[in-house]
Amino acid sequence: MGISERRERERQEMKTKILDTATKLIVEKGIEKTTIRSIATAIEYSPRTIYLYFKDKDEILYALSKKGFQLFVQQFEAAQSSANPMDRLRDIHERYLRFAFENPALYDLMFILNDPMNADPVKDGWEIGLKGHSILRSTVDACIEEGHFPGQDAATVAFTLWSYVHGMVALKLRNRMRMYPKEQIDQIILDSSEMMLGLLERM
Amino acid sequence: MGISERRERERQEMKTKILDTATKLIVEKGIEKTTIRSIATAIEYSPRTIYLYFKDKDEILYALSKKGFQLFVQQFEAAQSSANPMDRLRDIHERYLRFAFENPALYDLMFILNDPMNADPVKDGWEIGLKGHSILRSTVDACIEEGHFPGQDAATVAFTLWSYVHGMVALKLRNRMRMYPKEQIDQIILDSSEMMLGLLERM
DNA sequence: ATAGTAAATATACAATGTTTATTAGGAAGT
DNA sequence: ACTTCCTAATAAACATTGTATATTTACTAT
Repeated sequence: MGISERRERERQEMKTKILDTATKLIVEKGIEKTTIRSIATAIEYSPRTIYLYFKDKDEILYALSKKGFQLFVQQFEAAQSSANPMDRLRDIHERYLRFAFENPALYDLMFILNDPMNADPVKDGWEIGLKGHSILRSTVDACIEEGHFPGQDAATVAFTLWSYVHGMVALKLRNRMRMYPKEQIDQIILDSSEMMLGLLERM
Repeated sequence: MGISERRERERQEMKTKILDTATKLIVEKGIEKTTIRSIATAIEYSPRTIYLYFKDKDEILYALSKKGFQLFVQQFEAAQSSANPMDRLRDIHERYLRFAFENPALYDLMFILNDPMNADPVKDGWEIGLKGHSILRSTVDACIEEGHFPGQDAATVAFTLWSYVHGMVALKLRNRMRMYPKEQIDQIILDSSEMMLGLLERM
């Protein structure tokens, strides 16, 4: 039965096309200005057609967020080269910041926006989201095995570092660092990162 | 001329009424579901009337955020009792968390949402927002004078601590801590805070 | 009492997410 | 080959929202 296969293929192609177009629009004009209609116009279909492939807008955003997590995790997996776990932690930290600032719209979807998880609530619930965390977690584990963070729980250390770096990213992305001169912001983030990582290294 | 005075008074009363009602609705049903129309209905006026008192919805949100900062700063000013600056820093940290979790909608407006600062962009630009930061900053200064944070810049320390606590708040408020069991989340935040503050104390 | 001004409203518009009802074209059954 | 059925797609419409235009109402000053 080649027909239903072709249909399924076409269906997947359409979904991909919608998601790719949505990604492009979001990067270009932001999430709020990326409407169902604008996606429809871009792919030259009627707005209603979008709904034949995605339940609602949230489902599209959720799919994009998932793609974001794939890219995100890829970055981290590339950070596993060094033999020294503390260096790997540093690498993860830097890659996290780079990912966030190079893909602000994706980061927004993944970590800042009110989560569009209503769609697809628990099912396939968050493995990919978990994976990023588990990479961080196991790197912290490795550090502890080498004698770092004495007396600390790995989960606590991992969460502390994550909160910290997310905080910097979120404050910058949401323009809440107005008290610092614009041209100094990146340097402040670097200085702070240096302080934090140094602190952890010397623990 | 009592008449124009009375008018001005009535005008202020109306603005207050609108803001109070908006606050109530936001706390009850969230920011998104608090519409101009719902505010109008609640105060028993037509929607258009709101616009006679506020330029647009952003101006209302901005006003609410400003009120939030007043409350916020009040909390911090109450944290200046202890003679030991490191204890004051601890106190600020705790009060920050308490403020955020007791006033999630306000915190959202103040620190997470895309800022509604389009209204009233720089004029009266952010003194009140700055004030919270300056309290933190001067507490860090006092710590440094007592020999804490050797070799560190006060601005860097203040920003690091702020990013960290904001990160925790933002991750929890936006439901991004799904990898932790719900009932453990508060404890994780406490443990992490203990680790972070202990780390800073022992620097 | 009349004219003018300020407050409030009814109505309407545009953008957006989404739904209902309809059409067109290919697939399947006889 | 003809008919039936289904699926993809659409047009049109609806509801909600922020906001603007035009009008009415009520108070103030002359």
